[in-house]
Amino acid sequence: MEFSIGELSRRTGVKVPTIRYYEAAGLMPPAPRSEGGQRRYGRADAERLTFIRHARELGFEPDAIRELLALTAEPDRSCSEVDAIAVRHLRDVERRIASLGRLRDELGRMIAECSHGRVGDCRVIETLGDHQHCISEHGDAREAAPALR
Amino acid sequence: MEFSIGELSRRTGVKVPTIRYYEAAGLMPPAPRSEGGQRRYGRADAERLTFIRHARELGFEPDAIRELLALTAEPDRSCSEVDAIAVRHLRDVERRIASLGRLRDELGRMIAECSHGRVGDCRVIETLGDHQHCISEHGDAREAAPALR
DNA sequence: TCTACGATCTCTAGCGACTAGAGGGTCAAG
DNA sequence: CTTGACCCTCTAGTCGCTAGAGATCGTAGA
Repeated sequence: MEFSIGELSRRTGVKVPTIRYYEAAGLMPPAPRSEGGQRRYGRADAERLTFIRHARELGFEPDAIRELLALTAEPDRSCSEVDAIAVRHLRDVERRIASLGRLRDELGRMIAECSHGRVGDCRVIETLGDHQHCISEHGDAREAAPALR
Repeated sequence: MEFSIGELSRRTGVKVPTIRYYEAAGLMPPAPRSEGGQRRYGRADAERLTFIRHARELGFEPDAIRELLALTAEPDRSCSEVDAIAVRHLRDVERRIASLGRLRDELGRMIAECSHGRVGDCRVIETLGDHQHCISEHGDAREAAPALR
């Protein structure tokens, strides 16, 4: 019924150090320990960790996951807050898609204009160095750029 | 003709500490110094920094920017390498858009299925906790997720 | 019961691309 | 020559992990 952190890792696909990190970050509760001080887990932990992993895969941030987990603990509450978190995240993803779309268009245009000659005449290089050049519509590119990864 | 780091910052829109960071990171050359040890810049530096900023806004990574800058220094070379870097980056952006698109669909479905009742019955919560659940088509979601920010 | 070996423990440090602050020195206008 | 805005270096922090060192634990075979 009880199992080790390695077994939990195998069951959920989350790496061992990451599980410990989640505990330190407050996403997972502090695990009870064996006599020798090793963490012991049960079925509920595996479920919680799976929940966390899926939420991460869907791009939810730890803060949002913490909220979702807190809400999960109160099954009788209205799920409108859950909904709100998910919708907020959806909007965020949509914004990112739009921003990347503008990027793609700009890159495409840049590449299309290249005459495949010398570097000195390259439109790609020219566009990048252009002082006038700006892709953002609302000045969000400067914020968005580091986040594009 | 020569100006300070603050002036360079004003001209390019790149923050002062970031300029120093770029120098340390090898994107900007070590700036010549005044008698008192302060960095002095010229027009070429402003252009290079503008180039870097635009490339960053377009999501090019420092490594790619370094390559592009190295190529810019040899105007007589064929710009096919420049092209290759840009195309590679475009593909990357397209992959990211596709991945985010799947995410958006999944989130949308999740939210649509929610009956707006109790947390205990919430499909959003259920979906996240589901062991079977998996959004990736080629197992790339696990890699992509942390990079989505 | 002993031993061997893999698994686990904590702690520290590193990644990338900056950002923020401390504590001090420099520049240029008045 | 003073003032105050600017600049310097250095260290440390951010986030979400990941990687190692060195020590301890758990368990299966002899």
